[in-house]
Order: sequence, then C-alpha cells, then structure tokens
Amino acid sequence: MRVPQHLVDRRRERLRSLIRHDGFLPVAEICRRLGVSEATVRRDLAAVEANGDITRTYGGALADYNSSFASHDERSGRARPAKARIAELAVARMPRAGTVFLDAGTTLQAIARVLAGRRDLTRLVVATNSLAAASVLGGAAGVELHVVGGMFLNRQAALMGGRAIRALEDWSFDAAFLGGEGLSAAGVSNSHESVAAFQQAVLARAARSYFCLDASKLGRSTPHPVAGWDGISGLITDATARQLAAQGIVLPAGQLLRA
Amino acid sequence: MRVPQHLVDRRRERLRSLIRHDGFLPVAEICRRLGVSEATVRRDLAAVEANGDITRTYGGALADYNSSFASHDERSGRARPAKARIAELAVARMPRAGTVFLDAGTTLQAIARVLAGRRDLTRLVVATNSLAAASVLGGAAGVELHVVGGMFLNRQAALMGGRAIRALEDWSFDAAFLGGEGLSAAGVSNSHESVAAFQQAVLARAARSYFCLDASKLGRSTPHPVAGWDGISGLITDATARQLAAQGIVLPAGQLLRA
DNA sequence: GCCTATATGATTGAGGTCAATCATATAAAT
DNA sequence: ATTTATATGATTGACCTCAATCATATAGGC
Repeated sequence: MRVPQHLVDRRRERLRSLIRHDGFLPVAEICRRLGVSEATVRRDLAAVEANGDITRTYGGALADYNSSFASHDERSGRARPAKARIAELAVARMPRAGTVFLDAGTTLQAIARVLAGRRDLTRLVVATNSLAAASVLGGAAGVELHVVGGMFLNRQAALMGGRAIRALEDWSFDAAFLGGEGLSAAGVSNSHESVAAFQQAVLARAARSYFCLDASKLGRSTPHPVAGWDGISGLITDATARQLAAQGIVLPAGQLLRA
Repeated sequence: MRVPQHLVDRRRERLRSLIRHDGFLPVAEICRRLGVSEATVRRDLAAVEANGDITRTYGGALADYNSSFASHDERSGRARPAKARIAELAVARMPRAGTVFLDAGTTLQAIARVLAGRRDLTRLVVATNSLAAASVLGGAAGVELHVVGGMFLNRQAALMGGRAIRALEDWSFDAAFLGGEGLSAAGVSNSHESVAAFQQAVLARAARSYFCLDASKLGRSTPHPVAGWDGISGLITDATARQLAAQGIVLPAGQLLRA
C-alpha cells in the first residue's frame, strides 16, 4: 500500500497545479483526476495547504490567488504569506491620487486585492492588463479602473501583444508595479518574449517602476530579460539581502524594499 | 417579512461584489456579513449565479473569473432559458474563421459560453469589451481572443469610453454581436450614453451586425438610441413577430431571427 | 384600503463532507 | 534480511450543507 516518496511529491505537485489551473476543485473531482481515495486527497490537501499556495474549503480547495479568505490565518497571528506582505509594501508606495499600472501575475493580484481594500483613495487611476486584477478592482472605492486592451494569453490570463503595446502609447504612469518569473544578477526576466516586450513598454512610460517578486523566483533565470537593476526604482520582495547577495544581486539601500 | 425590491437588489449586488472581492466566501460567512438567514443567502446565490457572475460550490460561492467550472448548469437538462436559445442562433451565424465582435451583457455572455463549447472553430478571432465574455472564452479551442481596452464600467462589467472607441480603429469585423437595454419601433437603445457611443463605433466597423435581445427588453425605451432597423443586419430574439408588431416593430423576413 | 404576490426565516429529511481510527502492504532504514 | 516507518483505503460517527415545504408578514398592484 505504501508508495515511493517521489511519487507522492509528484502527485502533490500535480494537485497544486490542478487547483491553480482551475481556480477551484471539489474533492470528488480531485479523486477522479488523481485516481486516489478521498482520504488521500484530504491528506494531500492538508500538506499542500501548509505550503501556502492553496486554501481548503468545505468540499474542495481553491487557489490562493482567488481568495483573500487566506486572511483568516492573518488574524490567527501566524506568519502571513510572503505575497501578502509584498502586497502591503507595494500599496504603501502608491499615491492616493495619480496614475499607476498593475501587471499580471499572482503577486500583482495580491496587490490588487490589498488596493481594493484601501478606503483612503481619492482619485487613483489604475491601468492593468490583467483580467484577474481588473475583476478584483472593479468597483473599488476611489479607483478609476482601465484595462489595457490586447490579445489574451491563456497562460498568464493577461493581455499582451502588439495591440497592447500600442495601447500603452495613450498612457504615462506615475508608478508601475510589475511581476516577473526570474530574478538574477542580470535583473528581472520572463519566460515569454511578448511578456518581456510588454513590460519594457510599460517601463518606458512610467516615472517610477517597482518589480514585485517573492523569494521563490530567486536564482531562476528565464530566457527573456526585461530590465537590469539600474533601470528600475525598486525591488519589492520577501527575500533577504543576504539571499539576494548569494545570487549576485546587490542593490543600494532604498532600491531594495523588504517585505 | 417581505422587504422592498430595491433593497433585495441592493443586497444581491452587495453579495456579488463581496464574492468578487474575496474570491470565495462560505455561506455562513455571507450570512454574517449580510445579516440574513441561510435560506435567503442560498436564494440570493441562486439568483446571482443565474446572472453568470459567480459559481456556487458546496458550502459557498466563488467569483467566476478564474474557474472553468461554470458549465455545470448547462448540463442540467431543464428547459433552457431564452438566452441560451438566442445564443445558439447567434453562434450559428458566426463564421468558423474570421473576425467577430462580442458586446457586453448577459445575453452576450451566454453567446460566449456557447461559442466556447464549439469544437469546430478553426481560426476565429474574437474581440470583446466584456470581461465576463473574455473569462469564458479564454483558452477556448480555435479562438484567438482579444480584449478591447478602455475604462471599466462597474455596472456593465465592461470597457467603455474614449479609449475603447479609439482602440476600435485598429479593427474591422466580419460580424458584430451586440446587446441592448431597450427595443422599440425606433430601434435599439441603451440607458448610458457611453455604451451607445461605443456600440455605434462597433457598428461602423462591422460588415454585418446582429442585435441579440430577449423579449424582456420589448417596449422598453431607454434614452440613448444606438441604431435604427435599417442600419443592422438582423435582430436575434425570442420574441415573436406578433409581439414585435405590437410594439410597432416590423422587420422584413431575414432580418428577424427567432430563437 | 383591499387583495395578491412574494420575500423571509424556521423546520425537516436526505445526502454530502470530514477527521479519526484501523488494518495492511510496502518503501526506507538498519 | 529484518525491522521500522509510513502511505494508503475502508469504515465509522459526527457534523455540515442543501433543497423543499410551510407559515407569516408585508410590499406592490388594483
């Protein structure tokens, strides 16, 4: 009945990605897809949930980016997940009135959620190419929300491509908040060229720019560079200066904003 | 025990935004926040879910924007509502390859859902200003999805305004499928000027154009006219020719497509 | 003002979900 | 090779969720 550890790990990784892909899955459906019993699914869910990427609900589990319900463990004093702390730091850097850009990605979604909860905004214009961020911010108090049009990329659930870049010509931002997939000595990089090109177009139109990446991106180098460290205003991350230095990333004080 | 209709509507609107904000909420939590019984919450959930913005799960409800889980209610073999029949008629009018535009609104959302289920599309380019339609169509087979950027209007969950109209200059459509709020002898009308202006811009760039409205819009005349009957290719509706004639709407055969 | 339609909360029975416990098979440890 | 640790599935009982039904109060139409 016992199964090798590496198969267990693989199954749990698969579970994690299934949930993140679908947003929500009921336990019965997970059983069917994974071909294991409910008991095992529940145990797996407990294990993956402890890693902080998903949240269990009665009857299933959902990806964390879908829910600020994760906030219930914020109250219960435990260490809040890295993304939430990054999000608060990013929102603190936003003006109460002005124009900002929000990129796509789970970290940016966390930022959108925190931003939607702010009650002191007066006239903040937010532009985004992320449908998820738009959903969260739609109707938020004090926010005028714009979506930058473009071609829908399924993987990122975001709008990209030539039309998106052209749409940016309409804009200039007081501050841009961007995500990324790789974080190395050379700077921030992404795995898709169209994403990198779009982000560069955003950078060109932003007075200030912040990259928001959690520590899991550290050391990963993806093929399409976006920007070097001298081109950006700040890196918002939960990684320590020591961890960053180990990867050859040394930033002047003020440019590194630790969550 | 009975409560005024506008309060019910407001509570349901609040429910919708609560769920969209938090991504997921358990029923018990909704009860607490709305201060009503579980029975009422379940009824509200059923009502809001029918509008297509959220998905119920066992024990709660989650925002639709990420879940491909919304299709379960199509399976249930009940008599399909008028919108679904309108949707199938509209989708039948779409080319398998080409460029089409989808407007915002619940009827168009139904169309998007049917379109996403089609498996015979080869290279259909779909442009929309509706975030809901985009969510549904994201990743659909054979569809290249584009979102027309613009300012987000909370009421319609769609993108409008000058930027949206300017973004249309990039496009020309083989066919456009549009919604509307009023249906009278004069033609189709809407309650918001920016919506009407945007739709007119779409019409100007579409070789063919179809308005898709269910019978509930019959006789309602809203202040901002969009188009007269001579300017459009067809009206797709579940209303009978007799019902239409009673409102002074007489269309030549071929222009009236009855669902 | 009267009547009807309906929004609500309570109740109930059916069915779903969960954590705990246990037996078992087998991967790791020695 | 033997022993130990653990991953699994089945079972059980407690708890939860849900839809249906009903009584009731009141909004909305006449």
